Amino acid sequence: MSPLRRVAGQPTWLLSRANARSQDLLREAFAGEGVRGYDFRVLAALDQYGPASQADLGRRTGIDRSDIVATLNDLAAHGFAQRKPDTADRRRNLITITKRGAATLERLDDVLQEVQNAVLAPLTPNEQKTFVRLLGKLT
Amino acid sequence: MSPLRRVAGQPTWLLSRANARSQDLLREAFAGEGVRGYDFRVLAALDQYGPASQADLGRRTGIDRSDIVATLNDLAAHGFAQRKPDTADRRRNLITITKRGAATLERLDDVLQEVQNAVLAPLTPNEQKTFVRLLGKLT
DNA sequence: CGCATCTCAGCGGGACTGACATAT
DNA sequence: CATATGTCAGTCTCGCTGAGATGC
Repeated sequence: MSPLRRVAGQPTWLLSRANARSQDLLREAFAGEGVRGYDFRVLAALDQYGPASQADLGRRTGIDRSDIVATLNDLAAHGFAQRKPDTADRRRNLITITKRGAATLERLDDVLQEVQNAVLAPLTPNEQKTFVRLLGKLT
Repeated sequence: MSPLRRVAGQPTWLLSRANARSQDLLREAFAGEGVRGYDFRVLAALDQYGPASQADLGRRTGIDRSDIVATLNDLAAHGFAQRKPDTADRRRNLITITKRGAATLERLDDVLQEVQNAVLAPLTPNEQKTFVRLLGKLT
């Protein structure tokens, strides 16, 4: 009944193959900007919701608090984000995105768009619409 | 034009979210059989093509030769596969799947089927067909 | 000789766990 | 007091690199 199941070798279950391609393309393209997946997700959350504590960033991005630490070390080292102590709640750090971070994020958005276009290229425009709609129903 | 791009937090680019769900379900279900992704792929290749050398298994599964070593250690420890020296080419090991391995593989196939059904469940049967067809065009 | 095979050590991203000090 | 926050150390899967020993 299902034409999926396992095929010949390769990560074959369902979406994995298609996803692997886009993931590889993205990782490579992001690396060109000196950035990894976690960096992008945190930058996007900062851009979208404004300054936040590390715990909030973790909840918004689905990244574990402990991994947020390393990600922010990385972003700060690149000058993409800043840590400031929150004077209102001294447990927290207030994280803000820098101009450089925002500029990089814009380029990363373009990169993401291009990769998505490349991945969807084998489909006609109508098929792309359908595919995206069905994908939406899956999540 | 594209309704994809980035959404709120989470691994959001294109297929990643849907894929992440099925991957998580699979990993968990496979763990119930004491097996990981690499194990399944190698077992499936052995079942599909018969006994093979480690290098061939690597080519067929897309798994690096060096990772095949560890995977076979694992499979052998579980009694799912056997290593025998190839008398015709003494560089090679001939890998064969055991009865126990074949039986486990059958259960893993069922597990994979169930996970795929669960992931596709939000779609109608017709939508499922369409989705699978479009997925095929992407790879 | 060049080449293939197997093995081992190590790295890296992504995801997660447990523990701890500090502050609310 | 319990809870929340940031940090650190460590684990796991998956994917890859580099180097070595052996056999073709």
